[in-house]
Amino acid sequence: MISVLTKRADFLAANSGTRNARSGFVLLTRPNDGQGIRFGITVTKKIGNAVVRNRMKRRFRELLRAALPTQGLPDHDHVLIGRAGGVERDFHLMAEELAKALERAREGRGDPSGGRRPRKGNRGGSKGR
RNA sequence: UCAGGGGGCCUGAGGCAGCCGCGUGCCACUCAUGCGAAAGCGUAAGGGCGCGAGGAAAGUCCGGGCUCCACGAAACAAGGGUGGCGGGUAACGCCCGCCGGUUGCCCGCAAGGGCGGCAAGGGAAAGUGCCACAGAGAGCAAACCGCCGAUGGCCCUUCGCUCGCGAAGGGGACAGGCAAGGGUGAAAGGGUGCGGUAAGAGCGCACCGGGGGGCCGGCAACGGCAACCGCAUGGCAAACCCCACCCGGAGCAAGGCCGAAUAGGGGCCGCGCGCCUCCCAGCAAUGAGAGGCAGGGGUGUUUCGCCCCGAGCGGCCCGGGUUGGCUGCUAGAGCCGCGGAGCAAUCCGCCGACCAGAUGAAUGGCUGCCACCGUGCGGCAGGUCCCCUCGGGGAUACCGUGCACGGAUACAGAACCCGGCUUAUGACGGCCCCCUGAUGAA
RNA sequence: GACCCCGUAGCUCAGCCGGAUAGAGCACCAGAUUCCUAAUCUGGGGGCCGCGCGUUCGAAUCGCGCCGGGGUCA
Repeated sequence: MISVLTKRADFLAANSGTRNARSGFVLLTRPNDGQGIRFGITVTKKIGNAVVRNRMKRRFRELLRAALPTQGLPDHDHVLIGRAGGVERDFHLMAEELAKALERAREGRGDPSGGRRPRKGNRGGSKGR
């Protein structure tokens, strides 16, 4: 059974899971204690106006619909975060990238820094000492 | 009539097919499935059928519907808004028409007229306030340069003389007169011309402008006419303000129902706690129980009937908890077509169709073909031009056509629903108006 | 969905109501002081006042329409 994430708390919890970034999206995966395969999509206002955001979410849903039943991680939450190139990027290319990202997530490997990184524009680094 | 340019309005951004997929409404014939011996009764996961974003869905700038709250009606006050007149409308700050203003072009000697564009256009003789700098003077007008010096002094010359003065001429510019010209300014107390004067001035006259009253026309804004008034009082109200008119407040996160969770709390207010019989306790007041009547609620088309309650119920506020589901939720001041009224906005009548209801939020993904633009190649169905033995041959810049490649495909996503405004974008089309040129007709 | 506030120098803000000079602090530049720097003192530069249209003689200020940013309400 595939269901949709609707709670803000679930999205926040996914931030502590495995993170795999590709050029069109960022994939977060996290075990959810037997809730089945669930997915959610986050597209921020920075990406564009409502038409662009809705279009990106539709394409992501189409990608997940094709990939999750066969390649999805059982009893995990999958969260896709849209990035700037995700609207124009070729659909088949993104399908391959999603398959590879799911493969890495299945092996339990994420991006090198693992969890949350301090953002580049953060002023804390220069102020430290 | 054609071509080019400018402007406005309408339409509204791809189309078709195939495979997979999404939201929603309906459907039990077939398939699937539950009960049943069967007839049959269910179940919407699959399946079938239908529908599925916009002209701005946007900004949230106005006006309504709808819901709740408040309120005796209404008026006044406060606050806010609108502002030529008439019409349209459910209503509006919107739309249409007209009026006055202003501006461009054309006609005309001029006065004036025609066509088009633009604009938030009540009141400045109700009051208050402001008008910097410059300038003499900025709101009781004033007099710097300047003009004059007629009138009254003063000075000079000549003449007369009763030696006091008088007359004529001249000069300076003291008093005084003036506001035409210069200069300052955004603005200097009507404009042009002629007369007039010492110089001037509405001082007088003509025309233009202005004013209050009258007459005529118009529903009105307003316009026209003749006479009168020499003209006395600039601008700003998108400064305060005055006048006229309009507005109760909040908003679908309104409102209603259910569930979960927490508390099983506190305060205030309103309505009610009835009657009879039997039995028990008690000396009694009274209390507990059973039945009936009255009462309340539900079901229900009404009576009847059935069920429940029968001593508490309801409302508001505080405190605490929850951020789930259903409803409101889409058929409408709506849309298509035809006819009629009206200059128009718009209205009336008839006919037809049913046209989104999502909620981490439904329209997507892939493939092919056709459409738009450009480039290249092939004379290549056809046009066009040239030659010609009239069958054809050749050339193709251009109109096309076949193939290949490349490009473009806007602004933008309903969230209770309508009417507007504003802003963004406007491909291909369609209609209308204006200007210019050519041609033809009268 | 409903509503509120703010855009002025590189940064933080005055000035706006009540109209006519665009200002303050920090930062920057130059000079002085010091062996050098910091601090201090003196002087200086830097603004389409978010954008457009309008009212007015005159707009940062008044009116309207946009753009951008921030915030509140179950």
